[in-house]
Amino acid sequence: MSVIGGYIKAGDMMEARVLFEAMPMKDLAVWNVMISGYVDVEDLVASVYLLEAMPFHEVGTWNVILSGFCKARDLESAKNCFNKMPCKNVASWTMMVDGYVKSGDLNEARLMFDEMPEKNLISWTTMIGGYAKNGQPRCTLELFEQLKEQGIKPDVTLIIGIISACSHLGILDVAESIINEYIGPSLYSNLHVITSLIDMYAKCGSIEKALKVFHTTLGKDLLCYSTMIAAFANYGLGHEAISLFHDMQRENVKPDGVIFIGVLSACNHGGLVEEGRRFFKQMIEKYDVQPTEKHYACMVDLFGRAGCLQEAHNLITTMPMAPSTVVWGALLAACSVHHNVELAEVAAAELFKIEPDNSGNYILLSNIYASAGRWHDVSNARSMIRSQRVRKNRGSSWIELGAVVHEFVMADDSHMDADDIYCILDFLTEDMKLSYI
DNA sequence: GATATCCTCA
Repeated sequence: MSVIGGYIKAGDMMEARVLFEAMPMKDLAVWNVMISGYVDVEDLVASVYLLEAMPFHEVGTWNVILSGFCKARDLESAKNCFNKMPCKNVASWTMMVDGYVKSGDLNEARLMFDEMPEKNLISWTTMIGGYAKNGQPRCTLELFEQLKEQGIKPDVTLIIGIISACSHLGILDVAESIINEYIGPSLYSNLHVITSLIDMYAKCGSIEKALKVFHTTLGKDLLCYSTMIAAFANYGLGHEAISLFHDMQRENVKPDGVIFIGVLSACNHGGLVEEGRRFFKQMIEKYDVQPTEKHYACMVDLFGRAGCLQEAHNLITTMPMAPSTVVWGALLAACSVHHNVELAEVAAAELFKIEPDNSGNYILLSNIYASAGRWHDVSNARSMIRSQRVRKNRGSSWIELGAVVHEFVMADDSHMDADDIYCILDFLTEDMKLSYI
């Protein structure tokens, strides 16, 4: 039995299976070990096969498989499994609720939650936290009220969900009254709670309070620093973020990939191009952190804003992963700000390939053409939308374009001929047209 | 079975 466990820990299911088959007497424990081993290596077919061959009927075993389906985001199989279960407990129900929450189907999660024959604190936390994470703070607080009416006392995990909901809603007052009511001295020593608090204060506009909590915290860990650095970044306080990054290392906390997203975006928001370039290099060479797409997006944006468009484009071409719309979008936006038509065309071409239906890209490109006075190209970009039947997802965009055109025509140095005027007429509102006649 | 940080603004 312990030998089988060893193979399973090492991920060698083949060897474990051979020993398992050779066992003359198999007890419940060894069946469970085998089945959860298969679930861990995501071989759900094998785990179900064993479950069916198993002479025992135990909720725990079914729950292991159920959690496997939920983890794999295969809600249909999970529901099937759930319906077939000879007996269910609170954990089985909660896992289903959690499965729906994680796949973003809050309605289905709530239906399950309401149907539960009995609920415990974990089920409540799952549902409440689910609303919080999926941007439904109102539902979060309503359910929290219901919980209080039932006389259930919230614990740390639940409070974290509530704090997160309040930070999304921007309602510091509600959050603070909850904190006063439930956060006693014991909760203030919990780093999860503290980190959520720092994040909440920062997101709700009170960096002072965030800092106050941060400074009074002993034994700060990586996430604590990470949250504070990201907060500085969002406030445009680049130097403060960087100095905190150095403090962190003095405290022997090792940086990870997420920390660097904070540091790089702090450089970005603070306009610190030189520092950003240096940290990006250091991250890879000194700290051995592999950049993800988010790091690249940050750098492209940083270079783009600073007007180093060529450098931004070069960086994209060196990316080890396929650049997504986020990265190309950052470049296109930067080209718009710095009036670089050539690179804008490159970025736009890539965006058209990846998301041909997004009208925003065509509009941005035609705006760039417009500000360069290239009316024929403007017209072409617009007809691309017509011919490709691109959905217009923002009606106001054409009006913005109209304003760009209007400004251009009004400028004294716009040498437009009749042909140009013809191209732009479409963009103008009736009022604007009248002013040219 | 539930628990905190993470690119961008047109």
